[in-house]
Amino acid sequence: MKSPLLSAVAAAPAPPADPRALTPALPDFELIELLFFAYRDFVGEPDRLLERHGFGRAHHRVIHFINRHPGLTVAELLDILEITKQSLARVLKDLIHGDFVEQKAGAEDRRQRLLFLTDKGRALADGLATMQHQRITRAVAAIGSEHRPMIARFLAELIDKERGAAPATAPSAS
Amino acid sequence: MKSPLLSAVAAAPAPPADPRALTPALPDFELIELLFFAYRDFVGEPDRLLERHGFGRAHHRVIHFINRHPGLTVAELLDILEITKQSLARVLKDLIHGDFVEQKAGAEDRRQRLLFLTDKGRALADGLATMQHQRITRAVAAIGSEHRPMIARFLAELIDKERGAAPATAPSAS
DNA sequence: TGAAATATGTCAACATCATTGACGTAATTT
DNA sequence: AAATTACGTCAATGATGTTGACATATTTCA
Repeated sequence: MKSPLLSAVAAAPAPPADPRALTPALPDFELIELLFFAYRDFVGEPDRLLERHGFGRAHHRVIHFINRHPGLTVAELLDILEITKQSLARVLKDLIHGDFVEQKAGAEDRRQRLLFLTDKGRALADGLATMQHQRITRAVAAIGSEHRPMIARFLAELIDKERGAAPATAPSAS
Repeated sequence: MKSPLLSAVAAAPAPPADPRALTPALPDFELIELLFFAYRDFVGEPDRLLERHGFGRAHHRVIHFINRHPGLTVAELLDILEITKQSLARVLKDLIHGDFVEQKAGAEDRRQRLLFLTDKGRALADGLATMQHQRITRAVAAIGSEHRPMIARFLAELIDKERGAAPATAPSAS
């Protein structure tokens, strides 16, 4: 058997990029499936590193965003991840007990718990980011790095726009 | 507050695309985060349609691949999804009981259970695919559809290559 | 033909990550 | 002083994944 389905993701006959079709004749199965497989492998590699610490993807996301925005508050993290307080609490507790993350009371508003990575946490964050960076770098190199901005644009366009702060009045600067 | 972190995914100073750096100076956080947010919204919209039937993402994936490859066997589906028999069994049972999927014994090998979508299943599959197709179409249009092949190439390069049938001897036809 | 391998289904037990809703405490704002 | 905010926590639940074992029907092979 050896499933020939795996190799050829979808050598489909290129979906009709016909802007006139109201009901698209054929969905773009190729990109739909490529996104599925690409994302799976993109997060799958870090998963194996996280396993060694007994962590999962949820821990990865928390570590990533604290690394990116040191001093992040719990509320901000909840907004970014779009999960519930309870979901975050468990993961955050693991990371704090394992000495990957530390909390400091806010200077201005002492109710806030500002989140920071410890050295240990930063090391893990770097390891995870490096894996994903290298995978992306290989892929960007394959298409030519001059095309990287288009990849970014394409991905940005996939994201829901009405979400986030969206003051509705201010059409957003940029 | 309104978290200004959400709008600007990562207007990072463009990671050094320096091929000489062994240890990349700075990870490509922009693309890393765009992939995270893009994928979340890409599957999030179908999620809301699936909810109405009491289904989740796992059901989506099964419906998708049966739609793409009618007559697929259970073993092939397991290979594609890379999950365990037990995980698939639960989801498949839901879909069969709900009359979205039907099984037929293989003509040659009667041990096999060939999987097909019912009309109801095909309708759901079409609805889900249309959502994702339209989202992709919008994004492709934004960068110019002549650049679609590069998107496909980029995503394909993110995928693990050593996986799949890979007979090691036969260098694969293509 | 009889034994081994294959394709599938199923059971039990468990882990991770998500949910909702409620409640408590400390700090800030009104 | 009262209301709101930021955070922590408890209980219960659900979806999805895991491992390992075992049963059944069918096909293949020696």
